[in-house]
Amino acid sequence: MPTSPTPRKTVTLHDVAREAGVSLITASRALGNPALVSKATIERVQQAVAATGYIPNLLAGGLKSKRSLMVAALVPNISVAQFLPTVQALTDALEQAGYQLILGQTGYDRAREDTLLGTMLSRRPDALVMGGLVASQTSRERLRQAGIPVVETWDLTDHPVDMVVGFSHLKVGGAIAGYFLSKGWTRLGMATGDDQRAAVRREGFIATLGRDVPTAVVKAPSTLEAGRRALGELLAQDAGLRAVYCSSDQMAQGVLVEALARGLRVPQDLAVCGFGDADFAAHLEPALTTVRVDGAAIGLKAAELLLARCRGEAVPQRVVDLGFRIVERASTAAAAPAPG
Amino acid sequence: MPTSPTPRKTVTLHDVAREAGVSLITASRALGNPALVSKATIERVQQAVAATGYIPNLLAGGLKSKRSLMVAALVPNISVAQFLPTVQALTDALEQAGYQLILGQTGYDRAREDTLLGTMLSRRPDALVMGGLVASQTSRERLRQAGIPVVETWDLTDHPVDMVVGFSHLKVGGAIAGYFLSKGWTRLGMATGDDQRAAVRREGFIATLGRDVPTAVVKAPSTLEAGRRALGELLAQDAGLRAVYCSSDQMAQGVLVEALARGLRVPQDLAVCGFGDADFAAHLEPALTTVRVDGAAIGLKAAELLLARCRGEAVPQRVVDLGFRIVERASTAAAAPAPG
DNA sequence: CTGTTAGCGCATTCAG
DNA sequence: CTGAATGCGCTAACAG
Repeated sequence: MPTSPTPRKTVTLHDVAREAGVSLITASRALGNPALVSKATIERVQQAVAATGYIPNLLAGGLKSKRSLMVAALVPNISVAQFLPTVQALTDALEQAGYQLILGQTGYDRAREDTLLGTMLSRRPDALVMGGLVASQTSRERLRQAGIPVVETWDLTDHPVDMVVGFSHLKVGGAIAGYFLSKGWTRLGMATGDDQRAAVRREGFIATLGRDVPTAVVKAPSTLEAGRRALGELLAQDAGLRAVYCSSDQMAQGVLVEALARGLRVPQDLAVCGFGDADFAAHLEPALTTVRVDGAAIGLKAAELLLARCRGEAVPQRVVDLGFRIVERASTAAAAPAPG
Repeated sequence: MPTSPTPRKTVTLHDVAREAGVSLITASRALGNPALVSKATIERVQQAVAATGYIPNLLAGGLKSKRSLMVAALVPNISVAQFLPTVQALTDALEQAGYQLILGQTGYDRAREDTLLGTMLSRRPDALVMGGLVASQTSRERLRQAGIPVVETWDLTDHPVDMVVGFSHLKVGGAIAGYFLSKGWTRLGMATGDDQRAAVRREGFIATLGRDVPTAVVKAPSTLEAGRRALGELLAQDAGLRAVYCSSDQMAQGVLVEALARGLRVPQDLAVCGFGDADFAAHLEPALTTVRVDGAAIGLKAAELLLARCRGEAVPQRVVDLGFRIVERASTAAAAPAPG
């Protein structure tokens, strides 16, 4: 007869307590609040846990304590490479604090965002992170009612649902236009995704430039392939195109490849600027000029804010601008043509 | 005085029932099992839900019903692009069935896998998906004890913890070596990641080839940059290198870029083969020969199996081989050198 | 079709 | 430092 018969029914804290010879609540405290329990008792409880193979039930714990130790994250689509470092940093930081992430994809669809938010909230997450801003008014209202910390990310607004960590896409667009202007380029084009944030960058670009430029809008996801097609479209609109801004590094890479295939030299014939500073951007040939946004930092900061609020601390700054930076590399290294 | 005073305390099903003038359980059934309730009643309950702004509490529901409607997913790292389509397909399929995904990252660390599994199981997921095979023996044991459906993915084994959906990495390696041989190439090299699955592909390659080849092993993540460095290392080992197999398309892309930078023509001077058939592979210049693995299909199949088991159905086939396919493109289009 | 009764497993009161 | 009672919000059983 084996010494530790495999328990068939699920082991509860009750069993652990019995095994350790203490009361239920003492066992509970030994595991969840050891400061209140004597060392010897903790020891015995831990042994009992090992002996019984006890696994806590956070559903039960959460029901009573009103802390689920879960954070909901809604992103448009996980495959959008942009959000990946954010989600990863978030997952890591939260895990260290004992929280887990429940992931949902809104698919850029407002109705789905509403539905999904509902199911997420039914899990009683202690906090929620959005990739982007909350688009639907209904959802904004519901989130406020829910009374949990909410961090919107990858964007900026003066009126977040609760908190926001990101940067100004309008300024990004403006900065790129300014950079292009400073180079003396005038035959500009844009290859841009169809999402809201890309559209705002386009706005900023146009505003600073003072006029519109040939634009190829591609449906999500904005891939290398889309970039190749986009350059074709742009050249059809303006065969003398001199510089292109792309709303993602993936697309910029496509533009690079397509340019090469067409015998255009980058940057001598065509300058290319991307967005996001993906891991490969610095290592392309030519290396890609792009806009660096620290996605991991966004995730980390979001986690910090959420955790602080979950601990009951006040967060002084509800709008955090993490900024961006144009990283100049070889793909825009050409000097402007001599004037006159 | 507003007609619908904002409820400050959280609304429970009790409130809904009162508002609808029915008993608690009837309200519960109207929402969760409408087949058992009259149409008129359902109607009234739904109105009450809307009026009160009720959001169900799945923690409570799960505690009682022993169905959390959550599925835990453990991946080595979300940023590993390979798993993305799988996670996405999984999330989608599960969401449609009313399940949500809790995501965890093991970081390729066995100890962390164990810890994480513990916290995951405390949430009482109805099922669990692993990216890869469960590495730790402790974890395998615990999963068996947990008694929930488990799907391991992206690999194959005769002894899954429960179910497995993937393909044989050994065969992949063998197939690529066979393909290279059929081209008549002999000066071969390999740029490979340091994870288990990549190592097995290498094994298969070597086995079929019958001898070892110059190899550059890069630490995860296997990026474009790593590919560039790897080609440098390989050329240092064999300046007359004729063909390279890379354990990811990202790395293969790096090899392409580095070859270009060194004035090597692909495929005339150097043939390149990747792995994964990433979205960009077909659109590189030259287009990348690679091994197609349908990551989304893996996620979908995993969801199917899990959901079937959650519905109590038996799953006849616990080992599902979704196979792979070498997709020949321009990067290996060169003919073998004439013999003699 | 509807209602009553009895917990799910744990953590928060309160008392010692 | 430890314990006894109480109920978190909901649903599975049974009864009507």
